[in-house]
Amino acid sequence: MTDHNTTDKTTADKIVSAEQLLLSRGVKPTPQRVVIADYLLQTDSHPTADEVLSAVSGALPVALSRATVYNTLNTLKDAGVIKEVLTEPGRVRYDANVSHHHHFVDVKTGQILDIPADKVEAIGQLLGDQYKVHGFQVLFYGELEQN
Amino acid sequence: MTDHNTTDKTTADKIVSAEQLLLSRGVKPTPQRVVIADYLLQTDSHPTADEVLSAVSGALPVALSRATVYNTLNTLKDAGVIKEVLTEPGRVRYDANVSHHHHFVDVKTGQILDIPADKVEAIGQLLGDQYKVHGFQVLFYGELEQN
DNA sequence: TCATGTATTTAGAATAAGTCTAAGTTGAGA
DNA sequence: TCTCAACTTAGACTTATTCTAAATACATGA
Repeated sequence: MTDHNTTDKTTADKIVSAEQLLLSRGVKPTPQRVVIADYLLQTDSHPTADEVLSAVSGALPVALSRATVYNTLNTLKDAGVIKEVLTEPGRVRYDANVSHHHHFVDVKTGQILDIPADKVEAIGQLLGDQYKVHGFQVLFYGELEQN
Repeated sequence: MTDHNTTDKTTADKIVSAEQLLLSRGVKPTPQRVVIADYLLQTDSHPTADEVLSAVSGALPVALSRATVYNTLNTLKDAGVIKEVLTEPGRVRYDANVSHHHHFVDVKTGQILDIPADKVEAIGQLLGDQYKVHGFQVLFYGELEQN
């Protein structure tokens, strides 16, 4: 299992703690926010809000409210610490890899993998004449060959 | 305003009625289904289920149930008559252009435009070594230059 | 140190999108 | 004409997310 986040230069120049990352983006590092950010930095599973809640609720001495999870995810998204990923109807997934990249959805397992932008390089210019492209997201569906 | 659907060879060889299209895909053309399919074939606005409901509810002598709209959209999707498009959290949009194409989201207006696949050609092969790509969707965000 | 004010967190209510249920309707074929 | 399966319906339900109002936590200035 690769862990893109701890080696992602876009997220940070060195391996930073969640707390440092939040501070650098102007987000007050409360215990709840640190635990949630930390979980997202450590996983590559593109979890939903609910999955975040169950994953981290044991990590705090106090109960973690569902509202806090949603508040925090929105705060982190607005601060550019994480990104939303839409792969299926009706659910939003989150990704702490905020570098320019795309996703590969394994239609058999539901597994979602990051695809680095350099694999998909030229595409951004394709529309240059008629559109001002701020960004784009490529969503692949398929199957992993082995694994 | 371009109308991709009536000229889309993938949808049909000639301009077909919604009724003929449904028959050709093995879907019984009830009045509700015909009206909904017809609306989707005529628009390029990528409507949500709710937008479909308000757009077509006047077109039938009887009341059109919300459940029927959802049932029909799912039936048409399963039959390959329409496709789901995910551009924003929490809402599913529908597109009667089932040819291989992508989308451009104008971040100012929310307008969603179709981008033909030939504009985005090579990308499908990029992952060939490690993944079996069944398909992919490119979602562009940006602004229209003029319009 | 203490009081105060603002930000944050919380539980639970509210909302919105979509699905389910059970009853009624339709229509094709015997 | 009768029957049966498919379809539609209203409304209940579910699920994901947001809102609300009260409680808590902190940093700051007196």
